Amino acid sequence: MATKGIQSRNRQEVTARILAAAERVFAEFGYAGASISRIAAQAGIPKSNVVYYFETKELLYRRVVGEIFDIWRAAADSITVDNDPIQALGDYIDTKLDLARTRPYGSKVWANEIIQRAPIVQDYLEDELRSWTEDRIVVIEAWIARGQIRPISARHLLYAIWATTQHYADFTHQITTLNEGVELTNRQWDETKSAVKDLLLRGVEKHGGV
Amino acid sequence: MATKGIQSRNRQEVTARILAAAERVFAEFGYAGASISRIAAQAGIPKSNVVYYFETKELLYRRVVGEIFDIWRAAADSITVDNDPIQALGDYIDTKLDLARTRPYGSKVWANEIIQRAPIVQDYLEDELRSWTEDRIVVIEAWIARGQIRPISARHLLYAIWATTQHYADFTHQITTLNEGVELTNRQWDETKSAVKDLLLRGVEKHGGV
DNA sequence: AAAAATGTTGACCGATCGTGCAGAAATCAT
DNA sequence: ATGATTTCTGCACGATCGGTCAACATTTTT
Repeated sequence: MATKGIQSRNRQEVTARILAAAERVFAEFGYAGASISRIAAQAGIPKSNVVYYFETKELLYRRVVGEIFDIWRAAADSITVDNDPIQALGDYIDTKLDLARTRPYGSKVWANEIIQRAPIVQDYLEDELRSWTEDRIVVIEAWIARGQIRPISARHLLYAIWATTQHYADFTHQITTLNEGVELTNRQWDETKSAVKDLLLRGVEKHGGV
Repeated sequence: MATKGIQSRNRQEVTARILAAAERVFAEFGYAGASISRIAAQAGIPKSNVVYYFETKELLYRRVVGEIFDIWRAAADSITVDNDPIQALGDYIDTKLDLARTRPYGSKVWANEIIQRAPIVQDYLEDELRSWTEDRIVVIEAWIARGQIRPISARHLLYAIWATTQHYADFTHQITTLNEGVELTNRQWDETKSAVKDLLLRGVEKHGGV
């Protein structure tokens, strides 16, 4: 038989396509609603082949969640004591909004998992997310102690940034519907970045005038 | 046979219990993962009885979504041109955070539905949510035209309020985990309200000083 | 009290689910 | 070229799903 067109030849390529298909299907149908056969169809391969590479649905799901978690963690690299607070937080918001646009499915998978009380990835929360969050809170509070920003609640500032940026990924469909049914343009995404930074960081700046 | 203990006698009581059980189960397992038998078990009645009152899973689901939508809509009653902007928006945030605490399951059902591109309630979005949103934007822009608040983006302000307040409902599990595994106390909920209003409304106030 | 209407329930159906498994096909090692 | 290893796939399984239905219980109407 001739080479099968779409079908790729090596392990890495196939697993990558399965992971991409799984991220999308898990996002659009939830964990329970995402059947292996639907993921396989999305990837263009038989169901059994998905199982061959990932063994179980749960293991495949954990790989998808782990990927998006790592990406988000890297997005906060700018939040360190030595960077300028407004610049660093602004970069963080920009990066997360870029991710909301380019990787919306991963954000949705994460949201689904947390909404359902993290039945699969609770260990992620308790190990990695907890210490990661505490580290960032320490940085923000150091900024406050130095008098670089207003004494806001570091924790709630982080939550507000997460909530707002991820909203543009998780609720894309609602936002599109309220945008007369068409996806946001490049210009509108730029306006979104400006508006979010304006709204969230004006409460943080020390000398924010009118 | 003697009366069956938990089992109630009239239509209204049974349907109310089914709706409450369904809201919870739909939130915790998603639409696909929420089986009728699990909803029935949560309500303490046989599966067939759920079907008797609501006919299909989809019709039951629409009733649940419709309920939470009506509640949210009522929460924005304070947003009118004649009210003080900061007071009105602050009340809206307070009310939505109260709802995040008292009706978290409804918020989660809504989030799940939008994440999955509103396969069931798209008509809600296009009919009711769209006009409702435009009305509120008109009010906020009237405040700006009158010079009562800074010229921020009304639309993105609404989105930020939605995102942040609903985050405390949808991501309760994550917030609890980051709170050493214990639910927020009354005091912490009060702090949340203050922090959210401080962060979001300082960017709105016209004469927000340091 | 008889009849009608309403409420309740367990048994059952076809479809789909996740997964195990045997064997075919392809690739690699010698 | 031949055997070993890896990759790929169709089939079968027990379980669970949403929904139907007929029988039974209760309440309401006459």
